[in-house]
Amino acid sequence: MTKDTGEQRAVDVGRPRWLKGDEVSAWMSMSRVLTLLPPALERQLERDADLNWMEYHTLAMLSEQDDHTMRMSQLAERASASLSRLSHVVKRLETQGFVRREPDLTDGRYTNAILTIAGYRKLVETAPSHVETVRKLVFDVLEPGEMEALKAAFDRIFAAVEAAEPHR
Amino acid sequence: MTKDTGEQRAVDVGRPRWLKGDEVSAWMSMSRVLTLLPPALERQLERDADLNWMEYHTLAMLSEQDDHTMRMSQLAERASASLSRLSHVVKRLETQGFVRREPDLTDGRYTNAILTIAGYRKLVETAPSHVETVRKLVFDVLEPGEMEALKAAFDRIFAAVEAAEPHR
DNA sequence: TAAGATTGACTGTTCAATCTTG
DNA sequence: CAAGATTGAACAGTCAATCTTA
Repeated sequence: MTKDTGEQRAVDVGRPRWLKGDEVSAWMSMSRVLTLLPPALERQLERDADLNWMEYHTLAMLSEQDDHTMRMSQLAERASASLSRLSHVVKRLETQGFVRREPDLTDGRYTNAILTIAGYRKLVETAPSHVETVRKLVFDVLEPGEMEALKAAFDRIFAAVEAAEPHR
Repeated sequence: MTKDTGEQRAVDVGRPRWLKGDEVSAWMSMSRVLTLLPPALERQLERDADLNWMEYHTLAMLSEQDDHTMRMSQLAERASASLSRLSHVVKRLETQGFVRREPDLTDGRYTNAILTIAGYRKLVETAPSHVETVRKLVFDVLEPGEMEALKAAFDRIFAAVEAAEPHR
């Protein structure tokens, strides 16, 4: 059905033409990874630490600050997440005792998220197995020089996404 | 806080060491794209066609079959989705009239999903703008030769993910 | 009034239980 | 009993409203 007859018609000719052959197969490889890799990382985190990707990264980002503190809006920006999403995430982390929130003393509009001792311990416990997973699934299978090439391509893709959606 | 003093301690030394410097930055670029690209594609589909990624691909996969038919389990396999998820997706597509389901006559355990005329029209309508988006966000920003390199790397990452999680 | 932040309703995915066919 | 498929409850993320501080 809907075989290409070689003729030209305006619309509805055969199956919709996606991309050129090599593009199709590259896109299939890419979207398979986009579909499978994040859930695989999530499952490892949930299984080993009962944290999801965003929760883990929230702890990680806080731990990178000298005072283990960041404003909600900063955190959202860096995590490429909406403030709403981050607010839900931090609320969950707060009820687990890993983070606490307090208004910024210098400007009450800001809320600071602060990593607790328990949160820091949790992260230190969790990080090694997660890093190991990332290594195993990604870095171990890259060939020399590939990492730099991938990074460059990803940075351009990121820029294109940002350009297409000015302000999330 | 938690500065590296140069000393060796068993645990809890400084911030958890992720990966080496260049790996960290490559991973940040990569995870940013993993985080942002799929939602960006979803938003384009939802906005322009009121379909999500999985719904769109279900229609697309069916359209690639000569008889516009596939078994649920086949469809799930190819979409890298669970049968449960696919079942929910197809139910939605069915209530919209884009797909219909019927038991396989040769073996009643299988269910066939069949693209309707309306579903095919929907796909034909939807595909061009989606392809355009994929082009703009991905292929347009890749440099010559990069596509092949990316594909090769992604195929290896995919294999690693599959190997790590034998049977989803 | 604008920017930061929170909330609640809604939607899609997951997981475990269940049903059905061979 | 196993494989294919479906279902419903639980849960995370999104979106639009709302609240607060300056």
